[in-house]
Amino acid sequence: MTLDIVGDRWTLVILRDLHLGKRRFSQFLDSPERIATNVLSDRLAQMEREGLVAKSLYQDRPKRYEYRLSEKGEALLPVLQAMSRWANRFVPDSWTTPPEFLNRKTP
Amino acid sequence: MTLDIVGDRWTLVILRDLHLGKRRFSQFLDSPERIATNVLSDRLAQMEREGLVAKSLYQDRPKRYEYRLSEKGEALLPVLQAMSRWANRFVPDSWTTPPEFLNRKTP
DNA sequence: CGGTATCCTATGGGATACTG
DNA sequence: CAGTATCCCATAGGATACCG
Repeated sequence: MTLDIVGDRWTLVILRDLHLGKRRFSQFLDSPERIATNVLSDRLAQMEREGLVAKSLYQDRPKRYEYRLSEKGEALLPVLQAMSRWANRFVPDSWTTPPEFLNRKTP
Repeated sequence: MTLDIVGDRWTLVILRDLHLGKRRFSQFLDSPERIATNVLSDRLAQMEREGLVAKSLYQDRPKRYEYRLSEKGEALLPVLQAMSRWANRFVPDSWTTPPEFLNRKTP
């Protein structure tokens, strides 16, 4: 199961984006990795089932949700930070790693 | 590129195994995730091209190699440790994490 | 905007056979 | 044992259209 999460590129991208503060569907779509809408939809649902992500209604009609990390999802931050540090050292252009991300305190 | 490495389940499995000290082709095959031979072969070649893994001849005829992590590959250990810590906390059965792995010192 | 549905193809990867 | 090669199918996921 851990492998299904960390070993999936789109899940990683979504996790990173959520840590960066993105929450709405279209905001994920703006990320440089260009995830397809159906894939995004699919992964968000999966991640919700896995308890990594929770969504909350922020508008009634039509229904609109925003997504945030659960504690379980938050706890993956160290994995992403480790990735970022590695990427900064070995392939600086390969992974979006703003400083405020690296400097985030692990809960 | 970082995503192609960390976001690929088989690459992660191989990295973990190499950190655990496995080196020979068939030893990888014994891992619980049951990688297929063609996939293993493919990933090892990929990882070699990416500079994560180096192989050295340990027997001449027929040619036999063993694999080890380069410095660049070694440097991914923190990612795997972060995964392991997360897995131990949230899904204890999902990822092979012997204590000596977690306790390894990052170079 | 915030999604869901459908279509369609590339390819990942399992099974298996084969070679040195 | 240590791989390489082939076959073959499922499915991931890109493109696109569509709906509330």
